[in-house]
Amino acid sequence: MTEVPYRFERTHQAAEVVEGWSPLAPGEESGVTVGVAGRVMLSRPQGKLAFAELRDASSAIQLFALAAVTADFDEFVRLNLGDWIGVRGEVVRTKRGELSVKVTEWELLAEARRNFGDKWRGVADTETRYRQREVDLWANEASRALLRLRSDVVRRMRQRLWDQGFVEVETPILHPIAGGATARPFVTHHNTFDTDFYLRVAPELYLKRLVVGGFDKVFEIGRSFRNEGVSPRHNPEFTTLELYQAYADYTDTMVVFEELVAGLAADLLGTTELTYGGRALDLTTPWRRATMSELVAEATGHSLSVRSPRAELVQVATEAGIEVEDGWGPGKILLEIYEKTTETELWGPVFVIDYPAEVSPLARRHRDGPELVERYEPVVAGRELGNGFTELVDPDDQRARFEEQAAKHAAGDDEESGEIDEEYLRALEYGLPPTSGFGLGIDRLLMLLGDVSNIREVIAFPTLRPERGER
RNA sequence: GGGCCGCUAGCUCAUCCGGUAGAGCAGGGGACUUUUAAUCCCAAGGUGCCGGGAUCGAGACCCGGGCGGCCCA
Repeated sequence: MTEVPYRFERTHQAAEVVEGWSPLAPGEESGVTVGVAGRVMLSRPQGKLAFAELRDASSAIQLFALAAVTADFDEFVRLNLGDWIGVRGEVVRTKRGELSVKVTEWELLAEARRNFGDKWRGVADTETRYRQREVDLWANEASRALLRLRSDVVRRMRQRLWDQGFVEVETPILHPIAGGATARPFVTHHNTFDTDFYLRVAPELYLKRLVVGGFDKVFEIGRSFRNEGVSPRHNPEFTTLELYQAYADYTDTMVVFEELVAGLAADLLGTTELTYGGRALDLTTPWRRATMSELVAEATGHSLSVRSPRAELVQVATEAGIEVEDGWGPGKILLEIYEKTTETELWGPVFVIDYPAEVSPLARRHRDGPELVERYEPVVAGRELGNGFTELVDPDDQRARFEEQAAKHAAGDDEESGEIDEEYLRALEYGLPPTSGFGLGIDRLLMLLGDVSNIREVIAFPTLRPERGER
């Protein structure tokens, strides 16, 4: 085994050298010695001198080695692409004008026993890129940029919310009942309690219990898990922001939502006028608000609502290619029509508002009528970016909604929870003040800001079917 | 779950109508005192994703399977 050092005294990142000595003229020597470290990405040995490109997390810098001044010159020339080295030397600019570190001493920090792909074309195979992200990141700048963008988005999101007086909290991921969203959960087992837990499908219910507990502006950024199919827009584990604000209704949190998203775009891209997939996307606030019924009418020409005759709803649904099931009420049918005919065509941004109560068990009934709820989904580029509502605060109505879900579960709908969350109902009985909240899909947001069409691009290690053995 | 596409050297890709696989880069050896994907010379490198079938002969055709991508559900 090659013996490598335990540490290296780095004095500068590559970017600091590039910025710090930009005025240096061709052929000029700075007289300053620096220590830099990173991976050797290119090598151009040329007899008694050699050039190499050293890349670190910040940037890249050329190394210039001379047999006359560089220690262990013969070994330096034999370095392989991908090897990590630490270098000490003077900052100079070569005759041909390339800013360089003229290597006097260097150490091998880690040997690359596998190579990092074609030095010009990188790694193109998508499977390799997702399975071996460590290789992809060295080979492809675009992949590095997306993960940096992710870090920046989350950092600035937190800062904006802290600045608005929201308290960041963490709630359980192991749930005795999978609540807060309609989705199939992952199941796991606790040995000493000898009981099953579900990985959370949403943090919603615990966050609202914190509002009951007196935290009137809270948010959580974290992972949720849904045991469902994967697609370019769905990863089984995904990251959301969920936020709740007391004394507010859905009109208030829509403003919080759009200002947050537009603000992040302005912070990180310098503009709210984006291009996504080659098409203009203007996130400038305020975003349009339109009811589901209005939008379905625009898309299909059919004026429908949850009060439309069932026969009419069924007819339109059938024409759209939807197989209507017996258990579906008018709200479910309308939602299916909306999702099939309207949502994917919406470029937005638009807040789709006023959903059927039937498909929204945690939202408060609309002040204009009980068959609707005060709920919104912000839709951008044909996809939901989140989901928010005026929260249901009445424990009796909440119990009735849970019982409806349980009835559907008993009738065979395994996406619905079959259990009544008594803990949550008990919390509501202590009194949840008027509250509104939303969830925002951070992976989806990253897709928009990063202009990529596959969610896996914005996740460091997306979920893949496990490999069998070493390749 | 269905349809289509892909899987060939470490990486990126070729291989025509079925005749036993080739290039660039990387890796190895050599030359070279200002390169910019350096250049030049030499040698080496293959479970053609896996399994089966038809054929004198398959990387290629047929069937089954695996993994991935896109579209649909």
